[in-house]
This record gives sequence, structure tokens and C-alpha cells, in this order.
Amino acid sequence: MLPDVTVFDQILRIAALVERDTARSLAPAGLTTARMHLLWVIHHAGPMTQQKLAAALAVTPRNVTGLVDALVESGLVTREPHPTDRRAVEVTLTAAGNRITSAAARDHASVAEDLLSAVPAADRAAFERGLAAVVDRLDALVAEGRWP
Amino acid sequence: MLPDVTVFDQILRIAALVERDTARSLAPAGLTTARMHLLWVIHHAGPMTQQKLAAALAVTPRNVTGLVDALVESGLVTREPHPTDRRAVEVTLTAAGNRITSAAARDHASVAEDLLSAVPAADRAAFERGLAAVVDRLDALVAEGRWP
DNA sequence: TATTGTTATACTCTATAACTATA
DNA sequence: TATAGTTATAGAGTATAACAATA
Repeated sequence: MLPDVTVFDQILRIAALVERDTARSLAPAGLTTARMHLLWVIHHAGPMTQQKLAAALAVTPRNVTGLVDALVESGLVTREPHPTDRRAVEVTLTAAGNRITSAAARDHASVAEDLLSAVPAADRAAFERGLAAVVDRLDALVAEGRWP
Repeated sequence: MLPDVTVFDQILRIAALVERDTARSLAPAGLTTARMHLLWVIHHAGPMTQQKLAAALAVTPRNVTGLVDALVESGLVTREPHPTDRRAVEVTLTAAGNRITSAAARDHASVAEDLLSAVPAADRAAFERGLAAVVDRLDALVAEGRWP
């Protein structure tokens, strides 16, 4: 692999690993990262319209149509009529969809514990503070458009 | 955005930010993350055959053909004859390709410095140790196939 | 008139399988 | 026979633009 020279390189490395290997782990279930991400948003924020999903995923409404089509086909979400707006639908997790996201949440917690246990106990608090600070700073850089 | 509950969630968040916003920053130059990644591999490891590139990028040789086609078209790489194997080509950065990767390397260093400066000085050493440990552990998890 | 979702079209990344030229 | 790269084909994610139904 490439040398990890800077924190930036390590982050890129992590991003690549996560991207590739979550995709690999989802594939057997007929899922993809884009579809799982959509499930994940609903898992956290509850049922919502496709417009809201498009905003949450930073993707076009047309794209959401395709993702929801596939997830409906797999029986993981349904399109429910919106209570007050007849143009809109509410995308909702089915029981099967809920099982998948709940299992993912448990997995995340378990992997997070595993990863943290790799950090020397004396460094752990500082590491967690540092990670939070870096994530915040990254957010700010992106918001300012100062990303390279 | 979604709540960052665990280290895992923070890592996923970082991966998503990096993925989306590097893509956005590359687009004006007619580049994509896949093509930039290929340039980056050659920048670090020097000219190599498409087979070696396929292995380095964890992608099929067919895929590399398409990426190299696009980069040749943009004038960022050339296909040079292999010195000893007439079946193979050596993919090599042009001067324009080199300018791009060198600029990216400078940007990475600058952003890395910026991100680290967000970590309280007293936490910095522990944070860097922790990050390295987490990256190693992540590698190990992936190698063991224990990724969720 | 503005918004929600969809149809139409196109580009990129990715994969598998079959083929050509060379080793 | 095996390897390097390409042609052929296909699926997924993404985008823009035009259109229907509803607000």
C-alpha cells in the first residue's frame, strides 16, 4: 500500500478501506453502500419524503427514485402516502429493513469498541477528544470550501 | 447530519466527507477520484504496468484500461512500451500529470497540518499514536474478514 | 407559479467473459 | 500453456432536463 505520510493520508486510507469493505460485506445481501446509506438515514431520522432524502444524502431527487425503487423491490422500504401532501410519499422501513439497520448499529458499536481497545488506555481520552476535534475541523474546512 | 455515536460512526462520516468533497474538488479539472487514485499510485511508486496498477487499486485489469484511456485523453499519463515485455505497457506520468500529483501532495500536507492544529497541543502525541493504532487495527479487521 | 416525483438520456466506475498478441 | 491488455456486454450510481400531478 501507499505510505501513510500525514494525517490526511491516514484518513484517505481509512476512507478507502471503509468504502471498499463495507461494499463487499453488503453485496451478499443484495445491498450497496448507496442503498444502505439511505436505510441508515431513515433508521436515524425516521420516515421522510424523497426530497428530504435527497437533501440528507446530498444527491439529486432522481437518484433517490432509483435507490428507493431498488429497496422497495428488495422489500426493505415502502412508499407510504404522505398524510397531507398528495404529491409526496413517505419512505418507511419495513420489518426486514429495520432488522438490517438494527444489526448494523450493533455491529458498529462492536467494531468501535474493538478499534478503541487498540488505542493504549492512557491515550484513549486524548484520542477521542482529538478525533472529535478533527471531525469538526474537517466539517469546517468543507463548509468553507477550503478542501484541496 | 447523523449523530456521531461511536468511533465507527465518526470514521464513516470522515470517509463520506472525504469521498464526496475530493470528488467535487477534482471535477473542474475533468478528474474523478478513481482517476486521481491511479495518478497517485504512480506518483508514489513510479511507472508500472496496468496489471500492477490493477493490483494496487484492487480493481480488474479491464477497469484500469478505461481509467488509463481517459487519462491519456486528458494528457496526464502516457503508455510507454515495456523495456523487456512487448505485451505490456508502462503507464507514466506526463509533466501535466506530475504537476497535479505534486500539487495534491502539497495540499495534503497543508490540510494535515491544519487538521492536527485543531487537536489540543497536549493531546497531539496521544492522538497520533491512537490514530496509527486504529488504522492498524482496521487493516487487521479487514484482513481477518471481520468487517461487519 | 412552485414543488414532488418520474420519464428520458448520458457518463463513469465496476465486473465477467471471450479474444489477440506475446512469453 | 500462461500472461498483458483489449473488445463486448451488463449493472449500479450519478447528473441534467423535461414533464405530470398537486400545492
